[in-house]
Amino acid sequence: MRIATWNVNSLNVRLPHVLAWLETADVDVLCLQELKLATDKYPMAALRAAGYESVVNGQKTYNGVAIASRLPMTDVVPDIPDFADEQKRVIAATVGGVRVVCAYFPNGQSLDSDKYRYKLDWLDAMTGYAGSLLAAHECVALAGDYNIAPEDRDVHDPAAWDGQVLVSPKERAAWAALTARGLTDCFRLFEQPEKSYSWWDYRMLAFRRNMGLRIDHILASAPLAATCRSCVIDRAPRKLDKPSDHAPVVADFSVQAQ
DNA sequence: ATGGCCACATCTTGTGGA
Repeated sequence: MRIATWNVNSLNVRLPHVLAWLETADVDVLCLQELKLATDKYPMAALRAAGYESVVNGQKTYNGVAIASRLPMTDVVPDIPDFADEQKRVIAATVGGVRVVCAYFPNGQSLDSDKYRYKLDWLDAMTGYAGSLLAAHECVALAGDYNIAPEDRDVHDPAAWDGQVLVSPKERAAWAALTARGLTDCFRLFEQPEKSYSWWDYRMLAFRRNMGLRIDHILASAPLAATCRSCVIDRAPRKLDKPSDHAPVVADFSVQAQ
């Protein structure tokens, strides 16, 4: 089973890229973040014509997530249960025996911002949710835009980013707490190219200069991670006209759909 | 040159992203 995650930064704008990418990417499940559209504006028919059914937790203007799958989805749960949040950032569904959670983690803006406090609270809630997911399901995939670069090697210029949001010690501690629950970063299961990133600023010719961060991740429970055959970042869509600032990440698991 | 872009709503300027 091939599972992908992609922050598309407006599905209205990026739908052509998504459809074109699905034609060649051969993914079974695509987790989408930053739809920036309400659930009733989701292009359900276009995805269906491409062979994918969707479950959507949308919101006008900001946030919004969806899972598009060419395998049947069941037990759809939006949001983080028992965490009051106006922002639509999470949706989960079971696909082929895998509990897939699509998440758009908060950005945090800056360390002195209320949004940073919200991010830390949200991370705490997500860690609790991950614990309950792992207790209930053998195979769990938590895929999305984490807005955390876990290590300095995930940052093009660690000195320049020191003390900034996305790399701060508290965010990395939250990442450690989350992974300590029993989730593995699929990307680091394999030897990877130096300077592998999933996001590049639109400014400063950042993509061309590979001034990026690796903040989009697919984490898997141990039984699922044990079946992971590859995990790659596909930079091709970032080279298109009017690209998302994020590239998709794809993990290939040898689990048989059940 | 400590900023440069992009998407959205609104209203052609402000907010948010990362």
